[in-house]
Amino acid sequence: MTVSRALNNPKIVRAETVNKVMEAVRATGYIPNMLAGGLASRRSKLIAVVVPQINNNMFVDTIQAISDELAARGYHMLLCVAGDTNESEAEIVATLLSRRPDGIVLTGIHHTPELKRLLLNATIPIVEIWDLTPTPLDMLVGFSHESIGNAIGHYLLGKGHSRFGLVWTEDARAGLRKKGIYDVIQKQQGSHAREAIVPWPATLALGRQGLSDLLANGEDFDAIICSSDTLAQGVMIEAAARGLAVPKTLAVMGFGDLDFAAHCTPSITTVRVDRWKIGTDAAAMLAEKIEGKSVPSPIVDIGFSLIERESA
Amino acid sequence: MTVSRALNNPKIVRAETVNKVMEAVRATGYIPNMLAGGLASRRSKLIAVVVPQINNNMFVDTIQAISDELAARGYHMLLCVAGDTNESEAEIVATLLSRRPDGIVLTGIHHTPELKRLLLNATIPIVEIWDLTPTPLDMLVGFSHESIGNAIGHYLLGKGHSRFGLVWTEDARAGLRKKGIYDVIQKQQGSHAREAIVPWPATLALGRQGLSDLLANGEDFDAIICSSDTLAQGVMIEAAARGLAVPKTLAVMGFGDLDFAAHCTPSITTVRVDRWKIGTDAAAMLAEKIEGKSVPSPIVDIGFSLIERESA
DNA sequence: TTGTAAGCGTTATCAG
DNA sequence: CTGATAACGCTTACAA
Repeated sequence: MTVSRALNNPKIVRAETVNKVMEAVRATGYIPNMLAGGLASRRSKLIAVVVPQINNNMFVDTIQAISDELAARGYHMLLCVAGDTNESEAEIVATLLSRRPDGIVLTGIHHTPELKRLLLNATIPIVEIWDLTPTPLDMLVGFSHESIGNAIGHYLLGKGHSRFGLVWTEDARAGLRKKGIYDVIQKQQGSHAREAIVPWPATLALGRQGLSDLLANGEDFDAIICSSDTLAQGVMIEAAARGLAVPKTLAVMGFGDLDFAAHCTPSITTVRVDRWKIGTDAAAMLAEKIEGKSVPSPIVDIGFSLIERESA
Repeated sequence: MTVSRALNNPKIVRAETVNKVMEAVRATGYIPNMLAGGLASRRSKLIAVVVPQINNNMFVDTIQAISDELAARGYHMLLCVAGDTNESEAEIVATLLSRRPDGIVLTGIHHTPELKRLLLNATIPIVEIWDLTPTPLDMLVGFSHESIGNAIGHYLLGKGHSRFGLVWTEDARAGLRKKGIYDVIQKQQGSHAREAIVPWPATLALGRQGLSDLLANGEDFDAIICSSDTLAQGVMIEAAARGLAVPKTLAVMGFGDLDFAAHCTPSITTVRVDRWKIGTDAAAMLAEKIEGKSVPSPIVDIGFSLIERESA
């Protein structure tokens, strides 16, 4: 017991005793066993993070930020890939719970009813990220995809565009942004939109393909809206190959403000969200709540900004 | 005990009993406690993965592959960021060991002596990745950065280049590739090289900056070699801004074969390594060894291929 | 400031 | 095929 105290809370142990313990630790190569510690204390110092995908330009910065913030606070991160369906997420979280994490980060706000029950039953702090709702399971850090869609719609209508093509992936959150766009442009007389749906995750090749598909029927577009900057860049590459001037003939709009968006030629008009802040805030809120501090605002809308550049 | 068996190895329990157990599990909302299980069985079903950085175009595909392979085999992944110094890695792995992972994936082959001792003492399976050595701590999946450097050097000399500029980050593995390049080009009469060192991780802006720095002294180059495709793209953007024709005036060479490399204009000549295979193999080898199967070849060189495109 | 006893929720082992 | 018992290595709660 004295060793346990010397290691975890040396202040309450006589300095001389602490030294003796440390010496013994060195001499024997002792490594604490957090499985045993977690079992006894019911605190695992483990945070489970569930994302649809790791190698994704969007989530990866958030994951990095979570990891950094957690490490600084003495937690480890259990990272799980859930794919893009609620069912796979539910299955994965169920097994995750057997690790007795002190908290969970979930991507998105849509979960199966069973998962919700499971999670609320477990009574551990939860942060949902990358989306927005007034009724999260527990806490939330994100932004409104519909608002972003609205902003994109207004922006492009304001520029006088009316013949829209969407190059879009079908993941849950992209769907919300699309809805936001349609809500705005369908109110505008004479505007219309066509879609090229591409698989998720997005690549440049899929962007090129998307534009090709849109143009295949001989239809005419004045603005292409993409569900990510990667697709937008692909669209611009295809446009260049076809001799379509961007933005003169064809405006192109992205989402994400990835590194290359500012440096492409033409640079990509897009929507920026602070992906790092999502992670930092989520981790911090979780840690605070775990440690019994009150979290004043459990719902954080980090907002977004539309970045006007050359492509639209 | 019967419950434990019914859950973990139902075959050895009477079907009727298994059903009774499952029913009770459902009725009570029972969730197993793997902390207790791991403590008792000395198997945590946990793999620790240590990378210098998560939000890195190179490692992220490997991490995804590790995660996928581990999930398929019933393991969870503890993901830790170690930065680019051996000291921070040692510190992080030391705390990681207290989770009693069944195996560890380490990025790189250079570790502090204390860490090596710690790891060998722990006698758990280890895979080092993203580098090559005949003497890994345990197992290894990677490739030779020096060989890649050699290949780049030979390729560019073969194209008749002799005035080299390097836009380079200073991480450990990039340093090896640089050495490989110098070993080749310094043997060539009349060739010379200058370097622009940029911080890690690489961005397009740093690539642009790198080329600007190289050109600042009025020196003349016929080939720019970059430690990553991202830098190469940045260099090409800067070259375009300065009216330097790529590859006519200036050849540009990257590393990684990231998605955009094939789609840039001009497309980027680069070196491809199978980042996914590194992860899949590493996870598979670890799992096999943990489960007592023999791993016939503990050192896997996944090789590389130089992809000739337009930029060089 | 340090020590004692009990227990955290599993699994290994052996017995039936 | 099922059950009893004793760990696993720590922390809580209380005592000294």
